[in-house]
Amino acid sequence: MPKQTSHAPLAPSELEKAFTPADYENTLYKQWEESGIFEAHPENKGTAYSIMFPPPNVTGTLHLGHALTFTLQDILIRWQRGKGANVLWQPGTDHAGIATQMVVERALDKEGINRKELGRPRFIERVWEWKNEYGGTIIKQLRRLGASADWTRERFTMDEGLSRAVRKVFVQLHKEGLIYRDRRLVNWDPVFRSAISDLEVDNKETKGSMWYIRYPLESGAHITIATTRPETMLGDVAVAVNPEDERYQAFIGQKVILPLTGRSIPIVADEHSDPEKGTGAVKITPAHDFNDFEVGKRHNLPAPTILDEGACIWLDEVRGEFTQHDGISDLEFVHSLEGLHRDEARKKIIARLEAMEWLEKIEPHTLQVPTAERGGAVVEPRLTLQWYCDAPKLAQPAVDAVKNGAMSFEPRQWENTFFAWMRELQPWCISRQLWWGHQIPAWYGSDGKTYVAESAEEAQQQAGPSVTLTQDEDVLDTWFSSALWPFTTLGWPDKTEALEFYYPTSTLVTGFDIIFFWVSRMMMMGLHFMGKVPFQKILIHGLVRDEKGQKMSKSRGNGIDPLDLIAEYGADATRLAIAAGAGLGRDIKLGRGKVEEHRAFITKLWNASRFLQMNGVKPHAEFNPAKVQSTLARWIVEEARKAVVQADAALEASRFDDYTRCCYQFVWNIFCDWFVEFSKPVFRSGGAEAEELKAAAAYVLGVILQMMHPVIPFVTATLWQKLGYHGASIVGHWPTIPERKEAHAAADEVNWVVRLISEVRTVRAEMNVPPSQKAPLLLRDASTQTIERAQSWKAAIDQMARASEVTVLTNEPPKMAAQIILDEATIFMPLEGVIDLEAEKTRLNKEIARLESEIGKVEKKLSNENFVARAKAEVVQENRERLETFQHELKKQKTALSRIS
RNA sequence: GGGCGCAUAGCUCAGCGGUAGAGCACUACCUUGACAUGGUAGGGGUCACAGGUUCAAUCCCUGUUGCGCCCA
Repeated sequence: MPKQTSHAPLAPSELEKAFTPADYENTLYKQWEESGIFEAHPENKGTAYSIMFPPPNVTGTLHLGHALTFTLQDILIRWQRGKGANVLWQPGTDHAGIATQMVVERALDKEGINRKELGRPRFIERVWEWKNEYGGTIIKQLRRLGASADWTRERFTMDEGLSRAVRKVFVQLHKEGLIYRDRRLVNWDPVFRSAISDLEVDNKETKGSMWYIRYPLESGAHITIATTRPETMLGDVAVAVNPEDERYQAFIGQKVILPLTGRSIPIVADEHSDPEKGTGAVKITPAHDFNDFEVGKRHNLPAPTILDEGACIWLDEVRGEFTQHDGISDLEFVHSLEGLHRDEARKKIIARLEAMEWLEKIEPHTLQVPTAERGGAVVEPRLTLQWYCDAPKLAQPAVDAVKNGAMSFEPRQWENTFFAWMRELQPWCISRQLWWGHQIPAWYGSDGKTYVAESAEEAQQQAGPSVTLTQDEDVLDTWFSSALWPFTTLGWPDKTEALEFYYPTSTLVTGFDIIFFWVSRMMMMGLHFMGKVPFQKILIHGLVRDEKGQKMSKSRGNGIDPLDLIAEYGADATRLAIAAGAGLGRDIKLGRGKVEEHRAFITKLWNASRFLQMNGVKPHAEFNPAKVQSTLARWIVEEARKAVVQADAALEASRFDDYTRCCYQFVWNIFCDWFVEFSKPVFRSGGAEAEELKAAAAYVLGVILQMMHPVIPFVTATLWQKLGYHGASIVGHWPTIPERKEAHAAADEVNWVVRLISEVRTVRAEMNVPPSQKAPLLLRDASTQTIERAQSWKAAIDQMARASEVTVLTNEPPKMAAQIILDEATIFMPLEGVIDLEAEKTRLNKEIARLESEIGKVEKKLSNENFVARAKAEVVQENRERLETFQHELKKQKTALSRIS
């Protein structure tokens, strides 16, 4: 039942001179929302169609990327709702661990409060306060875009329900051995002082140096190593050379005395060392480099850490090995480094090595520096104890589901990228050293054991009353809860009607940049916990770029705020411009100009509607498109039917550009340019035909409004209400029009009139005949049908082709006339005093030349025996017909030319 | 280095084995009683390059070049 609404639909009323979106958008949206028309009702059954919001970051504000993805989703949702599907568009936001914590910490900074001093519980309270006050920004902004989501179902990844689901998932995966704790090398962000996943690291090409350092051997000789990170030498555990490298055969197994610390480390043979690179000898620091970590494992080497959480020198794990060697070590210097940031320490170490003459040379070198995607800090690999999820194991069913077609990517190419990535999956580090997020449901007991449970009580029960428990301080990666989004938002782990009905969801719409972060993880979790894929189709769209094709970014300052576009041009124009550019997987170049262009379309639609309304066009509930009599009405109904079929097919194929284009062309180039113009004389003459035509016009305009409502909801709804269409709301209608056999004859006739008018216009324009000067059209050699057509369309031809009369030529053709060849007929247009016979000759000669050239091409083709023998019969036939048509017209043109020569 | 994508009118992009299109921009004309955010007409393209397949290639295949993205 619709709810009571304080925003009644607009009464049928006269359209203003122009459409001002701002006058209607908010009211309409409130009307929709309050009427409950966006709400999902799983209990009503039927055909389910559901889309999950890719949950925007709760700290976010609307940008054009959002505008793109949510416009496309809204189009699909409104279209399916119109087609009668039982629709759910599930909205919500995610809690964005690091981003949100940063925002709140920054706010605290301004108050002079430090997070640590405030304490965890109070800090989390502050985050919630912030979230409640500012966190809904993007959700409000999406309403301005027109997004027709079911807001009553809005969810947040930190909701009680979703949090419960997260704990349950964690406990179950832990039980199944798919979540475990491990001490591994992890990507560490020294600014946030947290682990991050390998996906959150960008390797940035950076100009740096290669330092060549001499490492003395116990035997007295030395070996020169090359390194890009000299400061890590404090934690070196070996020097590696390639086993095949002849230069170093004698060195293998010997010991090196490390400059500065005097620690003694072996030289080992390992494939990792590339003889072509540097000196072919590399230092091995397992705790601070992923490759070195592997080398260390192969040779059973220790892995001492020499940098703390903030990437400052920390000596506790190596101090015990410091040894005094004159001229090699300098322990006092090494101790002075403690607590220095790694960059500072590097400078000092280089200076000291140089002074002690262990530095051989420095070469400029370009290297890949791992950088944190968020914040931009240089990532420091660190050996820490973290929680991991066995992603490689969970990935297999997801890969299979894509391979067997249970899920498919659109465009298809993304499947290759997806497979490649899934093959190289690493264990997923899911713990983060933050406060904002789902705290890991693991408790450490005073008995030294770990208890994983859904609540503290349960953990205590497991441990027994004598054990004191402390919960793991870390929180889970935000993507962990996002991975559960398709089913937790529907109420899982409870068995809800919505979950039962809407899962698996129909389509996921998102950008390629989060296929791995989010899409693949939803697949893994969905398949594991629901036993079914989370969505059937994955629609990958491109990026929004500026009009020059540059990525929009804050630093470039080339971004456009979609809210500005909406304010200036309206939500409809913004959406239309976006949809028009959304080819399959293609990036969209968007600027104000594009939006302005599409606003012109909306104005056109408005004005055509206004004209029809002024002429007494209004909806007739009893109008039956299958029974229209007049040629014009039959024709436009058929054209509308074709447009709807095309629009529907385009949306079915996720071709938003085609959908927009076919609507645009039908409305402007057929409905406005021809139908409305043809209607004018009929309306003026009145009578039964005019009445039928008005009803047909109202019907087709209604079809247009419904067909375009998914992309331009506001103007279509405004027109729908103001023009008095039956039913309170346009939401939830998609047109279907019956096909009729008579339509062909109507189309032939109208097309003939269109061609005639176009030809006359062209000739008049070429002759520079002013529109004010009318000219008669005299038909010669015309068939009865042509004469009949000319007579019945006389009024339209008079007006649109500026004809003073349309008659059959019975006597001699006038000399001073332009001649138009249209099928069998020649139409004389006497232009006494205006016609330039030379210009007319030129025009006819041009036509003759064009026809001769076409004839030449077709004849060449048809005289090719291979073509006639091998080409498809209908192609050959088609060409024969074309030849005949060309030849016929050529003859006519030549006759025309001879008349004035 | 590996993978993917793109290259069509001045610009933004459709098309895709047989006859090359749209919108914008441009030129000329038009204030005709819905609309100048408009109307009418027009100019403009060896469909990146080189081979190949085919009766026929902008379209399919191979290679080259240029641009973009992802991974190492």
